[in-house]
Order: sequence, then structure tokens, then C-alpha cells
Amino acid sequence: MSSIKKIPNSTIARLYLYLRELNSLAQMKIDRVSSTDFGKRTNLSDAQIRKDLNYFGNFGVTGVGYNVSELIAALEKILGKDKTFNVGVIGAGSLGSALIRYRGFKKRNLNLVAAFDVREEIVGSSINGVFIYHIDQLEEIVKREMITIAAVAVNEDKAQSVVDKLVASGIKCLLNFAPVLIVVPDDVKISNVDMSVELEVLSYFLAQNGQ
Amino acid sequence: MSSIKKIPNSTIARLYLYLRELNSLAQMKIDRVSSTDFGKRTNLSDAQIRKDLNYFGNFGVTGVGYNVSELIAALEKILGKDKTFNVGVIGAGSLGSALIRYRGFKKRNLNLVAAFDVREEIVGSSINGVFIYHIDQLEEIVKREMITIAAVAVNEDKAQSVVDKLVASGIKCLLNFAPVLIVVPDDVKISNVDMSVELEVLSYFLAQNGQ
DNA sequence: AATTGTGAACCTCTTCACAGCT
DNA sequence: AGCTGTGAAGAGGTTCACAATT
Repeated sequence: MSSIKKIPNSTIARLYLYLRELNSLAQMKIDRVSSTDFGKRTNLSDAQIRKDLNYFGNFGVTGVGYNVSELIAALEKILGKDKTFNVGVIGAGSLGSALIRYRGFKKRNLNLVAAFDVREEIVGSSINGVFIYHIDQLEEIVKREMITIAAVAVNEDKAQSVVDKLVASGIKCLLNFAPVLIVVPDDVKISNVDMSVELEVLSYFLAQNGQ
Repeated sequence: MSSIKKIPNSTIARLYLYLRELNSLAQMKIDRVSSTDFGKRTNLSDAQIRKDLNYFGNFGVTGVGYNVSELIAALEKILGKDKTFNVGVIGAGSLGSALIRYRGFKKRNLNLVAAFDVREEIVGSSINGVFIYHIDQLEEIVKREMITIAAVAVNEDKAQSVVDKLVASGIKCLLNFAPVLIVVPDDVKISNVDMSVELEVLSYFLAQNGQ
């Protein structure tokens, strides 16, 4: 049985990958899979997969492998696929629009329900069916649409003040895309996605190799 | 003296943050900073900063701190700020456009020089001064514009075939934004940015806390 | 014979703590 | 007195390797 062990963040991120891969196995009418085989499909080690799954229970059968449909059901429960979360996008510029259209979200239990901006020329219009509200309506819409996660896609000079407003509206989970450091209270969880960080690391390697 | 130690990727990513912060200190005419003070400004521990800088040399003066302008010069050299890299964006849809406009790149030594797409209605136009070429011209433009890094912003079903073309054109550094696993030869470096992974981790925590 | 579950080893990166320098 | 540079310890995560199980 799994106990009160700390589960790595990276494990949780991989569970979504597992679920996608399992669903494609189910579509192919494959109902049993070993960790070795599953590792090949996901480009991970067999031990990694066993360890990840074991944080949540003993789903496998020794000498046999894992039952695909049972594992799908278990993962869906673990990941709260029955629950959905409503996400608001702050900033409906090019990055905000890209987020609204980004297919990575659609597959998950994340609903983009509203966008916010200050520019009068876009407030009141929609992107992909997502309505753009004025930022002054933030608190009202957060409550009405039961938004629990905000994705911040504004310019870096406005990011901190926007986050302050979000925190004041009761949002506890933030995803920040602005390439700047944001300060939040301890009870608020913020993740940062700096899309250029990875590129920087790449360019550093290019610089070292004298290209 | 620093030796042949392995330098963490995360250290390299932080060097860019250091450089930005140092430049803002320089603007304020502050020419000396201690690791403790610098740590407060960057939200990092003092030890982290000393360790990071030490990978590259002994820039500090014991009992005094670091000289801001000397450190700026050193970091610019380390990061190859004299060199610039030309980046091509593959896919000029909403995400591609967002990347072209994303301010995170502009500050660094990364030039977005060209975009590529297959849709005739946008090929030939420009976004923010970046010309959109047809993907068939990839090899030609990669050579002419000396593109060494490609950012892949196409739909996940087209990502692998696009990457294959890029590799065939001689690109060795790739940044993939499509939420799908890409396979590349060993001599090609690929980094993945799945913008929804962080959100997934956030939503998992929300699910656990029964919100 | 095949494959899981898992402790131990390992690796990478961060923090601690302090000797040594100015 | 103040601060760096750094070995050692710690934290977090991955891989190894094998006893246990069907």
C-alpha cells in the first residue's frame, strides 16, 4: 500500500502523459501493458513508471503487468478528472489569445471561461468563444464564473499590479507568463513559465560550442 | 579558481536574471553589491548566488562584495552577449505570433528573423516586422538568415514532421511548444515547453484541497 | 518466465556553515 | 566586522537491482 510519502511534482505532470497514452492504448483495444512496454511508448524508464504509479497504490499484477482500463479509471480519479477547474486569462493580447487557443489546455480538465483586458477596443469581444471583460470586473466575474486559476499574460511592467488584484479577488493559484519576478503571499501558489528561459539555455550551449 | 565542474542548467538560466538585476543596479549608480543584498533583490539565497558565480570564476572580493560593472562585463562574456543567435519560428498561428511579439526574447541575444507557415493566406505577410515564408523555403532561408535555433509552434499532429524537416535543414537546437513528445537524433538538442504542465500541477493541488 | 514493488544507490541541485581574507 | 569561496550536508528526484509473486 502507498503511504504518506511526498509525491514529486514531476510525477504528477507525468500522470497526465500516462493517461493520454493509456487512452490511446484503450482505443487500440490493448488492455494490458507492462512497465517496460509503457516506458518505451512514453520515452521513460520502466522503473520510473512503476515508482510513479506506486505513489498512489498497487495497480499492477506481478508477472503480468497493468490493466489499461483499470489504470485509466484510477488515474482519472487521482487527477480529479471528475472535477473541472475554471481558468481566467488576464491579458487578451497576442499571448493571451494564444493561450485561449492553445490545444494543450483543451485536453485537460481546465476550462478557460473568461479573459480580461483594459483596452476598450477589445473589451466586449470574444476569442474562440471566450468573452473579454474589463479588468475592473475581475472580482465580480471571478465569483460568478467560479474561477480558481488565473493565467497572467500581460506585459512585465503590469504583471505585479495585476497579480495583486487577482490575489485581492481571492485567487490562490496563478500561472505567470510575464518574464519578471512576481511576489505573492505565502498562501498563494504561483508557477512561472518563462518561455525564453529554455531558449537561453539553448543559446548558452550554442555560445559554448563557438557556433 | 573554478575548474571543470558541471554547471547546472538552472544556474545558466539564473545568470540572465542576474544580468538584468545588475543592469538595473548600474542604472541606479550602485557599483557594489553583496550576495546577501543581491539575494534579496532576486528572491534567491545568498549561497545560491555565490555558488552560481563561482562556477565561472572568483568575481567577488572577500569582506567587500561584488563590483557591479565588472560582474556585468563578466556575465556578458560568459553568456556570449557579443554573439547573437538567429531564431526561426515555425508556425505563424496564434502561438507563433505570440512568440514573435513576446518581450521575453527581445531583451536577450536572440533575434527572431523569420517565421514559416503553410497557409497561403498568411505566407508573404509580416508580424512585427518578421516575414512569413512558406515552409518549403525552410532550407533556403535557414541558410540565408543563418538560423541556428527553431521554435516549433505548430499543432501537435504536425510537430514531428516539422521537426524532421528542421533537422534535415541542419538545425541543431529546437524549442518545442507543441504538447506532444518529439523524437530527434542524438546530436540535436531539443527543449520542451508545455505551457499546460504547470497548470496541471496547479490543478492537481486544487483537486487535493477539495476546492 | 515475466513482471511488479521497493529499498538502496545514485545524481543533480540547493542550503548550511565556517575557514579565511580584507 | 563583513563577506566571499567552498566542502559537507540536505533535499528532491531517478535509476538500479532484486526479492517476491503469479
